[in-house]
Amino acid sequence: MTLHHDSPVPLYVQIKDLLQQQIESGAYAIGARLPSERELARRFGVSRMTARQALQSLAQEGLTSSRVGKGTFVSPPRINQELRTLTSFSEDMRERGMAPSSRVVRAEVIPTDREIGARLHLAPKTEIILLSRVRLADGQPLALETTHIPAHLCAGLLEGHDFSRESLYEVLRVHYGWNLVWADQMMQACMPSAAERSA
Amino acid sequence: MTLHHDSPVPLYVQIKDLLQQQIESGAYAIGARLPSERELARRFGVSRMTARQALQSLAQEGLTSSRVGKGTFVSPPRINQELRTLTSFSEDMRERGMAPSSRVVRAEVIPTDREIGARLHLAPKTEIILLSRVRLADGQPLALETTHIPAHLCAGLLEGHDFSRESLYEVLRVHYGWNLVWADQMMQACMPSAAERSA
DNA sequence: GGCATATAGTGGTCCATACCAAACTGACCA
DNA sequence: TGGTCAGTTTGGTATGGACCACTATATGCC
Repeated sequence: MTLHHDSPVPLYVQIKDLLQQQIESGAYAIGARLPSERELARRFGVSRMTARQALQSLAQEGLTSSRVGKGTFVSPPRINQELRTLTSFSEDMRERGMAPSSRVVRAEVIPTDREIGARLHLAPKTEIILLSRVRLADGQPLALETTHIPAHLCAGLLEGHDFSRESLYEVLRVHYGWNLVWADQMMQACMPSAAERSA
Repeated sequence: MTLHHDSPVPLYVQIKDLLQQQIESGAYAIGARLPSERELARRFGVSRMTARQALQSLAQEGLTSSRVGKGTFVSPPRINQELRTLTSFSEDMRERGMAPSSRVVRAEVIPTDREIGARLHLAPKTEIILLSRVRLADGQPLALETTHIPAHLCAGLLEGHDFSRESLYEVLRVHYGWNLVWADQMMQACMPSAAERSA
């Protein structure tokens, strides 16, 4: 819980890494409130600006968000707007009575980059499944959907499934026991809390 | 050149907006050095931390980059890695002797969002052309390529062209007089310097 | 009970100051 | 000429203090 003042790693980075690690481990659940800037400063024996810098770098990576008068809270791991706008595309399509289909553009297991890893609250280099599909309505390509899923949560997902025909969420539900309502909630379901993991 | 201390807009935002405006107008060319933190602080009569915060927010949007001992410099307007990785896809494809083709997913004129606008050094809400295509090799979809071009630089681009058959860069070269070598340089060519604009 | 008021806590902004390492400048000397 | 060494400038880090607007809670009054 103490910092290394003689380390070449800046103090605010040490604090940020520590908080990020606690978020990733589930010590701070989604929506939970982190210690306030002043509390962190007191706890680590640094100035408020240093503690603030740590929280700011977390917020910059999308891990947290802050509100004046309330505090800093762990953000739900949301994938970029891309996915969200595309699920609304699917909504529109269904409402218009069009026949939805898909075309797999990319499907592979890769290590997370910093961006995606931070958004999903995963340690760097964690393997994820990348599934990228073109969405078509009545054969007309409408959008590209890119989905990132931590590999350890759905091992072997890419083998034995044709995602140009099968629904990703249907496969996850049937073969992996996930019950999902909305696509953009899937990323949260992919990141179990500490309680779920120990269960 | 003076700031409004009584404005609800924070001082560092005022300075940041002013610098951004000067970058977009070409007053600071690409690669040019911005005033140092201490110089800005002196010039605007603020503390160095405030001036620093302005420069940091610029860097955060990708407009500038800083190096210790040297200064802060205007970054070349680069589009996200997406485009770069995809052009390398095309490279790979050609080397393997595959037949490249395209399928237009999206093609429209939209106002820039904050992200893209900042990367291209454009004022907010500037209209850009969004062209999104699926790249195919021997009929196999390989990647999605999304291109953003300031609309005023290629007016009417989307009318009368079938980009599932025509090469975007070929059209830009023939119809708009641009001579491009590499795709990932196009974005720089789309952003003329002040000298080119007055010419 | 219901409502206004005081109080404390929070993030956001801003200040003045200080030290550090990297990078450049220029004077100096071999 | 060519290299060394001190001094300057630069962004990066860190301190400690201050005020603001917003939020929630507790207090007191009607």
